[in-house]
Amino acid sequence: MAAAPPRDRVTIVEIAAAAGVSKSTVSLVLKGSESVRPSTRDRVNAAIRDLGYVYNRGAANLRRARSNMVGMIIHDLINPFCAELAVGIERSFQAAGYVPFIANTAESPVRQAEVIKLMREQGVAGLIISAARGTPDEALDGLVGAGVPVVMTMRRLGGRHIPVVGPDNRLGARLAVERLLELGHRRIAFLGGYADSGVRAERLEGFRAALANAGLDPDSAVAIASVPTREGGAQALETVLAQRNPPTAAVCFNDIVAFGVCLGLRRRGIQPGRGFAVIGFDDVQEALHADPPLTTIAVDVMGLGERAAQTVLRMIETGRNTAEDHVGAVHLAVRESCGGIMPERAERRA
Amino acid sequence: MAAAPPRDRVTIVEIAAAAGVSKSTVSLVLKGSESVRPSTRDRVNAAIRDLGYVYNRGAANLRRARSNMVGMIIHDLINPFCAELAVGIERSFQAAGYVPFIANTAESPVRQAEVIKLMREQGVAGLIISAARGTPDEALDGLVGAGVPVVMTMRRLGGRHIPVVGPDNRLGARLAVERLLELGHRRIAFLGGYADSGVRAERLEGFRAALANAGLDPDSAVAIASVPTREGGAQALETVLAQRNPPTAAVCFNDIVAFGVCLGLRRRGIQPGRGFAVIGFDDVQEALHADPPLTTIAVDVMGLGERAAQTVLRMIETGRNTAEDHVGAVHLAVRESCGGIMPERAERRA
DNA sequence: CCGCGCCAATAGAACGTTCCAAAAGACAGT
DNA sequence: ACTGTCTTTTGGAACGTTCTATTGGCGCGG
Repeated sequence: MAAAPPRDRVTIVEIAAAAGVSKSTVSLVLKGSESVRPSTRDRVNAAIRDLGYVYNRGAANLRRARSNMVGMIIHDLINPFCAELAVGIERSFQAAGYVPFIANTAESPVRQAEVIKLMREQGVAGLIISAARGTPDEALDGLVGAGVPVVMTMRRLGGRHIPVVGPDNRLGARLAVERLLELGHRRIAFLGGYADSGVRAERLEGFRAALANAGLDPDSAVAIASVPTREGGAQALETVLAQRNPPTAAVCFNDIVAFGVCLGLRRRGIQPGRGFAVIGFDDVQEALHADPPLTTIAVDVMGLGERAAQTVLRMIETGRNTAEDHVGAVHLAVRESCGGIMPERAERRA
Repeated sequence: MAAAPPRDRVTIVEIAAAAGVSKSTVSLVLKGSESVRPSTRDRVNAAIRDLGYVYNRGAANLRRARSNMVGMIIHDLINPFCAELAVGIERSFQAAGYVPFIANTAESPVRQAEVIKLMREQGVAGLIISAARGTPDEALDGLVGAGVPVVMTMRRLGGRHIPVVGPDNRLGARLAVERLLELGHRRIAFLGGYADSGVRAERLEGFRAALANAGLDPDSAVAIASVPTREGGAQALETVLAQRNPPTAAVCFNDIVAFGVCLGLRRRGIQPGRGFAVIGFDDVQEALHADPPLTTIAVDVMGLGERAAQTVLRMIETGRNTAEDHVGAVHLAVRESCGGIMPERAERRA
């Protein structure tokens, strides 16, 4: 059990020697070519097993001038939504025989630039990126200019024609509002999310459109930006409850914010879904097990991840470095945080 | 802004030609050698910029017979604890100039075996692995035998001498129990975690030791295994509350289970920290923002991740493929879920 | 017995770096 | 001018694959 000395890698030529064939033949066997006689194939495979050969992908990639690596750059891996997305993407790539490469930028454009550079040097065949906040429009020009297929998820980059895979933010927000209207709510707030976020802009747009459709004045509806965290959600709630004539319901930027809002409500002794209706966005796994279970817009994260991966794979295989955007379906997952028809305490302040 | 044709990579020799030097000199410049005259260096750098050269790490690794890639295999990236760990590890590797490679196995030993194979083929310089449940003891023999530095996190593999970095599970559980004893609890349960989990065994050991220390019979204390999820926690709680003379407090396998236990308590109308004390393990970010904020054993995940990375890096640099285990410090983070001194309703059933 | 086609196997040149050994320059001392 | 020392630059052989073109062997029809 002593540490084995780091003996150097056994290569294809040593296999060849052991099996009494040429390295070309070994290469053929390795890629499962039809044109090698079964008896030789077996001999080679035996040698491979006996000598403990391990394939050197680096060398292969060098020669073939294309690689089996694909990159995925995630802006915040600790965010469960992003983690689920990453896992969905990874699964598709693995299944397709590519080696995915996850990197986390923690919302830092600087780190992101480093990571992009590294991936390019590593020779990725394609890239999926969920861009960090504040990413400059030209961040991906090098990669795209070199013909590397790139797909963005969730967030769009201004001015460039890079395909985007994301949920239908406008529709989702509309569905949420319509539900609340149905329940009798008339004063509905939009809570959370960075003010400069594109995703938030889309969701807010759907939110306002739904209000306008119902004959309400969208401009009078309050929208409070915040960091998209639990604390941010709780704070946004405080702000909004301090107003005179406060709302009775909120559509939240995402589930995390919604959790914060619920937390804030309970701190004030209000039961989410009874005194105040809350709807989230994303349907992270946790939403189902929260207390109360969170009504939210389900977006099928894993599905989006898989779709993004498929898009990149098709771009790689066809050689085209462009593709259509994909707007994923969404639906309202009704749970308890939005309550039943017009809870009695909802108008407690009216 | 039309898509640029995928013109082939510009290489070191084209830079050399453009700058009027040999490719050796360009290579020297690339690695910042002292012995190249500043004027030539500038000329080369100018050419690099002008031609848009990008370094080919694959080729470099091939020649140098060592790579700058390191792997990290995580058993469940969607688990926030693991995600935080991954991020900590990644950060250290990046800072050290290595390219980390995250892979998620989703607790599948099969997937894990594929991933390990892939990483070997890719030529990782080192590996950190948080092994999937049910990993066979010999899963890493190939890698270790080939002299690749491997460090395990959290989980240990039987029989092999692979360094492990993890928190002090025994001490953590002991601290939790001692706190509960101090608060007056006498019937304390251990809830959650797979029955065959090594980590659970250690935590349970500390749990029992603390009870024994206090003169209580550790064997009479109830320990219920479960899947380590919210549902698992809620179920374990149900089981334990159904017993006659049920416990008044629980130490949970981890925070996620603890959240489930709190959820279960609330469903029964019991306020965690008042009617029943709950202590978690890990201190994931969410614990602080839960309702009520979760008392838990804080383990400094990011710190553990960084430590694991440092260990691998040292192994890589020294060429030794062995290192000492690291048992990370833990401390009790007191919040509301464990309540104050002996809540009045705790003995409601006695 | 020749030429043809087919199958199985092979030689050897790539791929883009690094690095060793050695060449070329520069300068000083004799 | 020659030697020696130091600095700067260079040629060319690796690294472990893939792939194109080619060889050798064999069976078969003429």
